[in-house]
Amino acid sequence: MTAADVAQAVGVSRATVGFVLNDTPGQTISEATRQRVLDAAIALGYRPNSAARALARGRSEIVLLVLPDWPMDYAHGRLVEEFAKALDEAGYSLVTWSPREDSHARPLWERLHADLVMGFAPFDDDQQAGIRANGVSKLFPTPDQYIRHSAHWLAITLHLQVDHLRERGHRRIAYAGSPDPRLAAVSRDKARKVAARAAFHGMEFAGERVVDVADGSADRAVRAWVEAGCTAVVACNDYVAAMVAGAALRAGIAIPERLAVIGHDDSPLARVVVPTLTSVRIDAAAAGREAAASALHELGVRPLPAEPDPCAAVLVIRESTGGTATGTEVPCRLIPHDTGHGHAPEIRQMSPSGDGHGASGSGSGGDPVIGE
Amino acid sequence: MTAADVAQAVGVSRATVGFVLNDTPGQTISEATRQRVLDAAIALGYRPNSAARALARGRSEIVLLVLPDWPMDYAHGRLVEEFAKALDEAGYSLVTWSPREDSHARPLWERLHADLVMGFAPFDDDQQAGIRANGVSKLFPTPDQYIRHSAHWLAITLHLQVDHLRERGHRRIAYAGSPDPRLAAVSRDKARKVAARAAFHGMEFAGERVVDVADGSADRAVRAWVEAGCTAVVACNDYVAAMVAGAALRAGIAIPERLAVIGHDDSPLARVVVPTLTSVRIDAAAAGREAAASALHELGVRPLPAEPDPCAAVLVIRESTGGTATGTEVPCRLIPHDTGHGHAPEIRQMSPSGDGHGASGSGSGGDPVIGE
DNA sequence: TTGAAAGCGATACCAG
DNA sequence: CTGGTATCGCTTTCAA
Repeated sequence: MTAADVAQAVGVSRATVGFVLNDTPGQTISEATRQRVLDAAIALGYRPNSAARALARGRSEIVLLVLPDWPMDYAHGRLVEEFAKALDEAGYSLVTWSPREDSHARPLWERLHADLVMGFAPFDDDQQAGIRANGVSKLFPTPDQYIRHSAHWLAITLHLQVDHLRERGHRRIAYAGSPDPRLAAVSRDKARKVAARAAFHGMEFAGERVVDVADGSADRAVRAWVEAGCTAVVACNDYVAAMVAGAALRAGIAIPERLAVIGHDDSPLARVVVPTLTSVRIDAAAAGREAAASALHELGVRPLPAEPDPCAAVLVIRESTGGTATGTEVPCRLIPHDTGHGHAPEIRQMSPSGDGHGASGSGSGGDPVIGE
Repeated sequence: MTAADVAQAVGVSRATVGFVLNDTPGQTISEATRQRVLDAAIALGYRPNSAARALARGRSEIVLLVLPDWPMDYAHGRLVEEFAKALDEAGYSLVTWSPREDSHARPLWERLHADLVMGFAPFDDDQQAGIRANGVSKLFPTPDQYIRHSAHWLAITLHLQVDHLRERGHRRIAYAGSPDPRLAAVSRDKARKVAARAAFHGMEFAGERVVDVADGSADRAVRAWVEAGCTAVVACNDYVAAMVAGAALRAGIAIPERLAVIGHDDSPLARVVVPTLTSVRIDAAAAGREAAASALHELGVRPLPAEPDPCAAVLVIRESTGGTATGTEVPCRLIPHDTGHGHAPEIRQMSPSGDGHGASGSGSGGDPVIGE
């Protein structure tokens, strides 16, 4: 079924068919033939050949999002969903792809011809060359854009974790890292940022320990932390937090009285385990929308808003740090402002919603972000 | 950077460039020009235009996998990973896509030109028409292939759940469904199969209840089940199982003594919660490989093996039904054989591995699958 | 108001 | 051994 078939069926040229089917502006087609073409197209079940269309127009209306090789957490999944939705509304399709490092086949961006290739992590030079070489493909994010969109939010949530423990009166904390080898690097990075924030508050930081439920390292870690006088643990994510809480439970260490735990991501898991987990999350939907705004700007669809939306983060206080089972949400807003040497986000806690258990006024305005 | 540019740089025709770059058989190019072309291509950073290539060759070496609209569980994720890997090894790229039901944009298979479109659920007629109309795209699965690949495994794992409870001596069981509205249909379907299996064993089935931790329905369900004399609950998935276990814990109902719980999927969650959850899983890697075998057959790359691999399922017995915290794995094999009216899978339990807590010999050979 | 024709960039057939 | 050239299906400019 080609456009030529439709043209022949109607008795017009294939150019006319193209004009009608694409609503080409600046052309005047009589309403009669217009309808005949439309009807014939439907009757024949005509669909334009996407490869030919992409070749002729030079664009495919596809955005390729390259996923990181580490397992995505819940918030990232939500972000991608919202991103896809916003792109869809603008007429673009989002394709997600996880590159395989052990693959010698050509990367997807060399066989897909996307209009735009985005990634969670910056692309290295080889990749950039491959992407750029492929026709009209545009590349995003550039490193600084990446930082603007992701590292800030990460810093915010890590600060929220530490600040919350500080407010609860903890003076000596530790960091629980993920056993997943692919998360090792990002986990370590988080630990550094947490250490810096703890130092800023004058808290003692007892270092990072990778915990796993399979090899008993969680049990050992919990015992070691308590012996070392730690009263609270910042976990890499909710899974790790659950492992810590579970190990403590089995060791007879009361949570949160003797050891408080705070997770990261506010995944569904945090609500279903016993005790329920205090956690932090970003507004994934807003993040996805802002990513879409950047993408659509890059595609030349709309201009980029001058000011990015202030990104919202939320602290959810549940049982693992002394809150209620259902939890209390404490929304925070980041007001980005440039201090000359990097970004110094100001965290402003807003009035807590829920049952009033929320902490108030972390008041860390204007302090520098350490370790970035 | 087009092939013409490379040709000009080297001083040959673009046909020659094409022959060299594609290793076209049946052509004899002198090693000298061959090298010059190759060098020039690298020096100029030439990458073939994927749209043009797809148009000319009629195929893109891309397989499109349409994801279901319900949230995928852990095993499905593993399956997709393995599927992608197997395709990659055959030189194909896997693109996954989640259609948006509220989208009026054209579906991805109409703008991507995949060689093959697969889905987790069968496509409806409109979708099939759209996919078929799009060039050489092939369609998979057809409904019966779909059943062969997925429904069997589902039935197996559900049987494993019920059989295990039966062996533990439970006579009256209930089903805990997921609160996720997108899972409602599949959850109900599972409940029916569980009911049938329970009836086969002469067990009483107390019906399905949707449980959620947010609205207190989990607490109510647990209480109701205990009052109704149920001693065990089959959960739709591990999340639901965790909610049931948590609610029981909070209500002071001992697990597994007064209420046993068995999950589905054997996700990481099952290992981290307290108590750890008994669960069932399929060999997702094998499933992914078989899906890839089907796909590659459909693509004409290799013939399909006459007999599908016997699919393996595993029961992991953990604390929530009386096992140990780390769990005991009981592998099972499905030997498919047709009895004339539908498939009647025989489940053969193999000798348990681990600490010997495993049940032995469910011996349900040859019994009919009810409710399919 | 419609149609002819020139690309888009690569593949592959058939001469030379 | 190498180089024209038709083809893939659609878009788009220009002429009729």
